[in-house]
Amino acid sequence: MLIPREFFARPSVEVAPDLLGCVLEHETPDGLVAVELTEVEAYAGRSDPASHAYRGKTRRNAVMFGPPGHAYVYFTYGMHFCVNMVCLGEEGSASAVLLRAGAIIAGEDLARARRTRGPIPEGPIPEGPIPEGRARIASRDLARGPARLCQALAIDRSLDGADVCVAGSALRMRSGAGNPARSATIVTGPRVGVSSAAEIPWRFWYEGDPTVSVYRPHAPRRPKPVTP
DNA sequence: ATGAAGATTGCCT
DNA sequence: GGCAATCTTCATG
Repeated sequence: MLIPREFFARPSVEVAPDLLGCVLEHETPDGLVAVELTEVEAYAGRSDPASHAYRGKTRRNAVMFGPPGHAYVYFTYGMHFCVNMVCLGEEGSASAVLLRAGAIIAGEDLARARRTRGPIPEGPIPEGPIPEGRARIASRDLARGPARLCQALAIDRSLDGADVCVAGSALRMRSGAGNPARSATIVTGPRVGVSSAAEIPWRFWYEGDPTVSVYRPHAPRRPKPVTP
């Protein structure tokens, strides 16, 4: 069933672990793709140096300052989209939960087509680590990472602000089927790739789940070489 | 106006 | 493990 808006009307640190196991669906003319969430990160907003909302409201992050239960989609690194669920802590706190990874539970073929450049190679899905690109992408890697998740679900800037709490919305969040194998083992750790407040354990994931992304500490890019 | 950094990913050695 | 791709956003002059 659809997640009620009150679910999101709490601090993001409380919402984040509860989102694990929930299912994000996106229905387009091409079909439906659904992802069961296995990894998320909480961002506290105005009080969180790692949050896009830390320095106040801008055009990009405006949705985070709005009502809970909406999607905050942003574009980064010149090529990737990431999606958050807007929550509500203190008034105007602009808190949100970044959806980092999940398992495809519907529309896997469509998700793979979106994640593959060119025609999809034939043959069985390989086991273990495999290269991306021309190779057939393993199921576990289809939404393993925030930008991959968006690519598999075809989430882009046009969905920034989308309400995920109304039936009939192309993008919606529903409660999971209740996978007993996963329900017991939620673990936490530091958030991935953040340059400040890196020690705060606001990343939540299912321990041992193969669809959880690999942890990487923040790595600043080397400066562009000067041209004399 | 300009430039640096970015809640990342995939390919290369 | 290193690094290029690619462009928007934000801070500064």
